[in-house]
Amino acid sequence: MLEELIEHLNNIHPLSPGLIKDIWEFGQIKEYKKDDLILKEGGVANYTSYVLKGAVRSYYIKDDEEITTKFLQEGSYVTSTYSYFSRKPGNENIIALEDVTLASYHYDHMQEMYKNHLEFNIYGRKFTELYLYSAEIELYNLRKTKAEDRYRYFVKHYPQLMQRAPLKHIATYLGMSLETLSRIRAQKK
Amino acid sequence: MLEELIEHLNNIHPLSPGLIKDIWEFGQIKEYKKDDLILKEGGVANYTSYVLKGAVRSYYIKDDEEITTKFLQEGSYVTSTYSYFSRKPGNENIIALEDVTLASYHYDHMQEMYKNHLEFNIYGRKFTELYLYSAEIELYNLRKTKAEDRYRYFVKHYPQLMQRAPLKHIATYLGMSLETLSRIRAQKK
DNA sequence: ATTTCATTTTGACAATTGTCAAGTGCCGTC
DNA sequence: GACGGCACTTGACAATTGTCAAAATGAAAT
Repeated sequence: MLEELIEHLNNIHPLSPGLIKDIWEFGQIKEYKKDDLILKEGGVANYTSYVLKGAVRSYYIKDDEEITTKFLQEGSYVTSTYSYFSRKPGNENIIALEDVTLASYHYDHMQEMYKNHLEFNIYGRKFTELYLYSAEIELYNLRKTKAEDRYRYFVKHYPQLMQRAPLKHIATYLGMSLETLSRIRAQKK
Repeated sequence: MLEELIEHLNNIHPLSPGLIKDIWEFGQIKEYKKDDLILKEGGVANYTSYVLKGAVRSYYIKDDEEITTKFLQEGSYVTSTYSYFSRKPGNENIIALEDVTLASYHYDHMQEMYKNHLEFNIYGRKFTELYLYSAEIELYNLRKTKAEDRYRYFVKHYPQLMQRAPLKHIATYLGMSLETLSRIRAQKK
């Protein structure tokens, strides 16, 4: 199953045989059922995972409410940025939006690869650049005040997620209440 | 003046002599007066710069209004993420908040360093990880709805910026109107 | 088919924030 | 020292969004 990940990496930069070997060796295929918790708040995120199949959602609790911060689908990398990089417990939860298959790499193995194959840092850098860029777009969107604008952007760019995720999670992701989202949808006819 | 940058990098990971040489060779010291435009929208961001002295602000125009997206001070790296990484013209402006001194590196030189000194990717990766993490915190903050909460966070974490930046820019950065910000400040007595 | 439970919609109202307009205070220039 | 310009504040009102409660819809289980 790791062939897909290897091809994905190879598209960024040709992989050396030694690196391919480690990617095979260190990769763990993990399967989760819908609604399984992949990471629980208070724990340290020890893995970065490539999503082979399915989709996940990450969220934190604020005033007894789940605030969704990310949706990640096939071909994305998942972890809790803060906890994974800082090696400390975080307040982020990651949960399976549907049945999910991940290719997971332990933090220690990642560091080993960064150290033993310097070129592996190229992938790390490029992917992080990409995610940084996405985060900035989201920031841009959250600052444009109107709830409707944010909804429009979401529908246009993540139409699949409208099917895969319940509205209540999309609402908190977009920084609005479930009712507001519902009303925006109603008036769009 | 580049000694400071070199030390900054050296703290992340020991620099090799060859890399130090390139950092000296490729670095351009640039000075801007307060309110000078460092990057203008519609242009391609060709440089990543380390802020040696002063502070900058980055913003875009929406409905004839400047929406501030970032404040960067001494010890930070500045560029327009989208334009720099994609090599395309962007809609971001970067302006000197006060007199500024930058150590700037051209995109092509950066790529050369990434290629010729594979370990340079470690710095690229780690800094990008750090900025990604910061972006996620900001996203978290923008999603917590109350304007007052966002203001509180800002005051607590960037007290210097309250002095360095005019309120109108802090307001758009925090996703609220100037008047709302002014009122929140008034009632905090 | 019926019950049960979660999801989504709708309504009435309140809280938050934005908009427009006017006013105050401060600083630099002539 | 008077003037203009900018930053910030304040007031009145309007628009947007949130909250609470109830109804409608839908999907899974018996």
